[in-house]
Amino acid sequence: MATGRTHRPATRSRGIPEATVARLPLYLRALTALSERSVPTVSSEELAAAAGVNSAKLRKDFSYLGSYGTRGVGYDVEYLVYQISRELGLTQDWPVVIVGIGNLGAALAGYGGFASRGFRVAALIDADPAMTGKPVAGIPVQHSDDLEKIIAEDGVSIGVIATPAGVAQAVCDRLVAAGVTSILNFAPTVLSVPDGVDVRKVDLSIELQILAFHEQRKAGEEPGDEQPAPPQAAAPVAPPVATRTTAEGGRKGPDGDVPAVMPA
Amino acid sequence: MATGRTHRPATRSRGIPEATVARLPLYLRALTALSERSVPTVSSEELAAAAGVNSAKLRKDFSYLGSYGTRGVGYDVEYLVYQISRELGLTQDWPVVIVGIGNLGAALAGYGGFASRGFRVAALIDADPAMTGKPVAGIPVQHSDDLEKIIAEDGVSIGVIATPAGVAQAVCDRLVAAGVTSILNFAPTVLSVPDGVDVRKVDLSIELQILAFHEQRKAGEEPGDEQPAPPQAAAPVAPPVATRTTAEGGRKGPDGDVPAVMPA
DNA sequence: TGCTGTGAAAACTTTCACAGCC
DNA sequence: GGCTGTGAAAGTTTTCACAGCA
Repeated sequence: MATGRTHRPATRSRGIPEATVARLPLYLRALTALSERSVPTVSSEELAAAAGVNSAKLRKDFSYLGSYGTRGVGYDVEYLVYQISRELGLTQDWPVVIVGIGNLGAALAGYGGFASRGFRVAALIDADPAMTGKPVAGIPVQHSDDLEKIIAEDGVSIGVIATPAGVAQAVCDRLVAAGVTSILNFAPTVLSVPDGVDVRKVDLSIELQILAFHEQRKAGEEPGDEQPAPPQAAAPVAPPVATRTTAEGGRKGPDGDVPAVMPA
Repeated sequence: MATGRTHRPATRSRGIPEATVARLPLYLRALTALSERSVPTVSSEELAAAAGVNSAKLRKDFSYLGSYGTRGVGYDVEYLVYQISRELGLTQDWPVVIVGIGNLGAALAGYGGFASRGFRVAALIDADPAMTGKPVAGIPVQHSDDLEKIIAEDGVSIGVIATPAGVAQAVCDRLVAAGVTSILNFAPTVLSVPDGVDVRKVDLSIELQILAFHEQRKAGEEPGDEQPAPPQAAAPVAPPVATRTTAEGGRKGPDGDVPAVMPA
């Protein structure tokens, strides 16, 4: 598509595929490493190797951003770092709140990749009064009673949920009500949010299960056990699962993740 | 992204699409919850809502596993739990080693989702002698000198890397040399492994960057319709049940709405 | 009647391969 | 010669829509 007339990568031809967006951070990381080593230019082949993708894909991805390379030479590292950062919105500073300061929350708070990439931990929040005031990664934990105030004052629009699954939806509701419009959820539960709010999910056990699937394939090349358990007697349809049949979300590229409605 | 070089044109393989495999854990979790509530059967619509996907996709996914439902009725919860578990290889016990017991490693060690789903933390390993012997989540940390021995003795084939990026590749190499064939990498670096070894990556900063991308888009559009910054401080904690629908990326509407990317 | 299972269409993503510029 | 940028082909995933069975 985008037939002819592509003379202005300007800042207007949006329409970057989701799969490409998901890889931009990868390229950015590889480029940052090159930049630190003062490498001036890099070819699609080299950069692709550093990012762990193939070069054709990388070139195609970059073509959605514009023509930032030089034929016969490659890409200017600094320039590309800037362009991708801008595309990702990392030239501005994003205040982030982390809710739930257990081991995971603490790990996130101390994660270097945060600060170094346009994100700033605006606050650590926990419901346990015993945690209040305690510094974690150099930042004092605040009590969840103040959540709304903190979000409003700092203009936070991104929230990270690292609480137990049981309270994740409640925390999510409060975050959203307070104005957060992007949520990164580490709790193993499906969050339901209003339209316009973005949720991304990271689930450790899901990743492991996917690995187990492949691992099983490797080990059992021979379909030793195939016969599953016996069927079941049809049971009478049971207690309606309080469905809110309406929605169904869907999007996402690489690995699935999609929010939805939960039965109450 | 899974790196499974799983091409098997050979003997009657069931060839389940990767996208489907990635969703099976989601279904399994939703089904487990239903099972705990003793719900006997569930329809594709209900289960899809609970898992956060749409029902057509769910039915298609299940069709790759076989015909486990009953027309006019739905799916038997217990039976499906068993089938999916078997498909994912969770009917067997997978010993896992976690290398790098910082906050993240500790969080993983204590993560309930592990134990409850066919995984067993066989060992926690750290290079710091001061950590050796110290119990984390009830399991004593072992020194990395013993890594090979531990892997061999327990027949570990899945390893989790939660070390700093700088040593991740070295740890990976040792794991692979010792016999591990599946790796879950939390270090923000690209690991290179020999053919036949699977690597999955979880990177917090990448997820955040993707959120920032969409967040930036939201802020930049606004033809006039969108909930303006809800400056309503102190919002009632009352669950906004009413307007809640399925979450979604900033774009995409209810049903067959035109997806695509919003003209920024 | 209600809901699964599934071909077929549509949408999206990756890969190929080569024209075009340095 | 070397390498980018990109149409077009190939492959994958999602969605539609309905036949068919309990």
